[in-house]
Amino acid sequence: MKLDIDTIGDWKRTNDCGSLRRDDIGREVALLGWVNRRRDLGKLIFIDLRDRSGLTQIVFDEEFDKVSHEKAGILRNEWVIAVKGEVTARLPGQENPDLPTGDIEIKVRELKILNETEVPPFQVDGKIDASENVRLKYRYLELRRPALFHNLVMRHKIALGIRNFLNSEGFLEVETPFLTKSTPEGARDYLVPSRITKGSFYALPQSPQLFKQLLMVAGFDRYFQIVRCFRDEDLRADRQPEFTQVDLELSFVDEDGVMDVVEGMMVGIFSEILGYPVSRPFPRIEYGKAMDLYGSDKPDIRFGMELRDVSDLLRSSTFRAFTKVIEEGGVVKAVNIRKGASFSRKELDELSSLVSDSGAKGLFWAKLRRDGWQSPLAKFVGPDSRSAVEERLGAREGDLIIFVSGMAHVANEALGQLRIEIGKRLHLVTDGEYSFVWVTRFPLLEYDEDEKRYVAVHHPFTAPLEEDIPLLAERPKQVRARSYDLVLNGEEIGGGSVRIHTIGLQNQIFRILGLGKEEVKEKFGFFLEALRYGAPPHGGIALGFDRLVAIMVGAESLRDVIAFPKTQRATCAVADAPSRVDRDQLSELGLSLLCP
RNA sequence: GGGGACGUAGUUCAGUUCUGGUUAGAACGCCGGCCUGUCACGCCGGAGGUCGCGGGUUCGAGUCCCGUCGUCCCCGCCA
Repeated sequence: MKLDIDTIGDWKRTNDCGSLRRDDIGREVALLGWVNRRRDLGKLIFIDLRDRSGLTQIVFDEEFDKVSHEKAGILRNEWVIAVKGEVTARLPGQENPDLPTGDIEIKVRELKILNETEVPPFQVDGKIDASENVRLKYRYLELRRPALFHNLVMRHKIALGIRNFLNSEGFLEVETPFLTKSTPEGARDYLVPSRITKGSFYALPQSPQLFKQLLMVAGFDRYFQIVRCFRDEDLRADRQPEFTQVDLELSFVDEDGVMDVVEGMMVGIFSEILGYPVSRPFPRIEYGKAMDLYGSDKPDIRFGMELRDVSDLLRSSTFRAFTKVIEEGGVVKAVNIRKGASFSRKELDELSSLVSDSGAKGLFWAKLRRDGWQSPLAKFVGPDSRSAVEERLGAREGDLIIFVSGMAHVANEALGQLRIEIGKRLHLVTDGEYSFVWVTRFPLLEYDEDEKRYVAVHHPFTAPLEEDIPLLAERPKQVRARSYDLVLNGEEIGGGSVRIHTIGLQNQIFRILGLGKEEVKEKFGFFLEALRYGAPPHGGIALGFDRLVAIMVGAESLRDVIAFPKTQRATCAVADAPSRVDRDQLSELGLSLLCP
């Protein structure tokens, strides 16, 4: 039988492929979709017909309708077809309990073939998975698969939940420019050349930060936007060059006002979409304490294993690697791993190299045996000190204590990474558990050794803690910010702050950041001017929407929650962007290329 | 910018080091045939390869060496 492509004519779909049930038996229906799989038994042909809602088995029976049966013989996977027929009960014992539609099947009276297909580069309904570059190039085929489709449905529902919640709280969604101004500070900008003003460039926004603050000056009071942002930096599994933020800003609020809204929003969508009860208020931990206890500014608090400073207990040991560090102003920090005494030498070596990767000198360990410490440290640390260490860490027989010495920030970070790695290895967290925490009062500034100047930890519009303002001039490093990050399961999913709303303080910060008067005027003049016209106190936050969705659906990579994501080299595998452009197109923009 | 893993049929992989050597295999998919209750249908037969690309060593390279491109993970970077 040769292939003729039919026209759809006046056929109308009566049902989707996922919804017919036993109750529908006897109905005449018209279904349209893709051939998911065919099972040709000769005089009987079964097809699983697929659309985004699911599968329905359709049957071509020579005795029932000879014409459609003959035509069905040439069908292949992924062809697009339309069938008319009757919903019938499957023969007793032939039901498929794995399908929601498994009690019924469609006896086909008439078949239309609407499209054929090339042999797909990978099997859409395949057990064998193709490599990611193939799947990314043919993304429209991968999107036919239920797993990825489900993620995007969830993404839609979460966005909708957020919009509904914020709307009910009196927020207005306002769009802000994509073609805007390059500003110093922060990530590398994506630039867009201007045709009309040759030699000048727009920048795509890293976030709508300044515009949303202008909306506060404009009296909008409560603004939000689910908005694309662009940062030209290297990618990671949790980082895309264009990504989506849930961006909020509120007037006449302090930290609590912002956190309140965000907590309400999270409780709402987690309950509505996952049926998961998140309790409020979320715990808050100051940055300094987070580093101290968890060695991270995004602590995963789903498990304990807190870090403890044991410097005072080991000061009098005879172990030079410890005493020397302590004398030089460093610390010895330790963490207890419950039942860790069974770790092999190889595992300990792996952990040790992990620690040295994060810049710390080395790792020392002590296994708590029935007869005392089994440890390279045993002979250097007296019995009193040993039991004091055990007590501080709550360690008991069968446990493993890990020590790292060094300057506080180095030791903290090293042990913090170790803590996460061990948490993974020992499966200390269960799937489907969600734990929020606010990390507050980050340092306002940090010193950049490369640039030889202070840079903003959050951004230059973040307000310092009022009580720390007097320190700005003399000890800027010690000034804490009115900032807060939202952390979910050890991942940063948002960050915000109360902003500076007076011009004097804003200028002072720019001065400390080493930005010259002219530069400030040129880059931020429009914003500073706005601050002169009655800017209200305000604050806000930006949440990483892709990351939030990824965590909620359990995706490993942001690529799994974005319809058409970028590859690690920031290319679009589908469209093959970026690409070269004509010389004419360049000259129209007043551009020429340095590299051929 | 740096470190690492991978690249062989349409797809996923084996073969690659120790040890270079006949016609590069398997599964799924694809093509043809048979089959009236399948649902990962079954059975019979068949086609399909620039071993990422370029160079080198060698009588001989999928295999060894150098370079390069691509995909992914990590560090730097990401206010």
